[in-house]
Amino acid sequence: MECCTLTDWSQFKLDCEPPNGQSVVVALSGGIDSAVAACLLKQQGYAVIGVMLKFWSEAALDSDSPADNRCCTESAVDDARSLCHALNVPFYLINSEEPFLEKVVQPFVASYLNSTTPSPCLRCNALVRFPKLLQVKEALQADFLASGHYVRLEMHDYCIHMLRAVDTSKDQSYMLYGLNQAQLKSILFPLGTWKKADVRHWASEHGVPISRKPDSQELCFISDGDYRRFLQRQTGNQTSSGPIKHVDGTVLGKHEGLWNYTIGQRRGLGVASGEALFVVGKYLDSNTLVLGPDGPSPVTSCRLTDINWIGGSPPDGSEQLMACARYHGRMFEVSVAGDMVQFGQPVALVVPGQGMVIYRGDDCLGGGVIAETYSSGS
RNA sequence: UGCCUGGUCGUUCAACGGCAGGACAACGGACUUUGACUCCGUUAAUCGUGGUUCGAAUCCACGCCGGGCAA
Repeated sequence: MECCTLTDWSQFKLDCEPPNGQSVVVALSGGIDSAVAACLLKQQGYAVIGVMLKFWSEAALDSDSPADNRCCTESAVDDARSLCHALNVPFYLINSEEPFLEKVVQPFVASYLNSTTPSPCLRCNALVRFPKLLQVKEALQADFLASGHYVRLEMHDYCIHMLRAVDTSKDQSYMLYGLNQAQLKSILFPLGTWKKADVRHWASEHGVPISRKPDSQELCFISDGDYRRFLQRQTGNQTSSGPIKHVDGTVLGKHEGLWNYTIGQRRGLGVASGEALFVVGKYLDSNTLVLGPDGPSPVTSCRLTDINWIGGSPPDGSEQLMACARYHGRMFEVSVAGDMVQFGQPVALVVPGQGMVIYRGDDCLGGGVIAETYSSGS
């Protein structure tokens, strides 16, 4: 896909002075959202500084076909740099490979080997991306940090609330539940009140170059986008095959390592039995994968770790709240007491290692990582 | 190897002597800043050889293979 010419960008030269001389570091990804965020802020009069983080990613497996599934590809960097050039603002590319490797990639591998299913993007946002960006913002002595994430911030009762985006289909509060007051007080999310379609429209109206970076992304640090093969490479191609069993006890086949599967998974199992089968259990001690026709038993409560409450304090245990256990997943009723979350109804596909985010209406209160799940009774 | 029974996509189950169809798997796509779930699409089969018939997966004979019963 070709970029359009950058000459159209002269219209972004601003007549007005930045209000109060405020400056903002804008996190750029090379995509359309962060580009529009930067343009809007510049238009509003901020002194914009473009920053892009370079995360660790696996070396391309095949030099003939460079991986295009990564978030910091050279073309994405080029797009971000071109944008800054056209806006006539500085651009910094910040190396963050080390912390990303340590805090996202290595735990990702460890999690799978430990039979849980990690959420690398949640860890990245909470432990690498935003801390690093804020560090850069401090170093550059900027007033604010901004990103193109689709969430809204509102202040009441001396507390910053993170609200779901107006465009709920693009809402990204789930991914940002790990942020706190100290961080949020200097962060701007200009797109929280925008609809994605309007962002696209605005971008084309104003001649923002069409991004070469696809809107959607899989695991950004894996060359071929296949996490199973990535784990094979990381673990030295060791296989630890074991039996695949039906819940009724029948042996259905053989697996090549439990990390190839996640609870609730249906496709890619390689066994045919005339009916659809789902992963209902992974047993490390016997190295056994168990499948069943009805999927894993629904969960009625769970325990969280790595909890963050955006407002600083946990919600009242008696309050009826909503929760989400998957990015853009269905919301369900819960109540929260300490690190325990009790569901109003049994919920399928709540999996250890994944994030659970708690909401009061549109207000994202925070959340945690699912450590253990319980079915009714226990 | 004297009796009975069965052999259809990779697997499994259908099809009155009249266009071989479904389910599951596999593959592709949509969706998606995590793994999944979900949705859409594609590929793919009558054990072999003869015979009866306008027409055979279907009926007949023989063979091959798999089950079962049987001193």
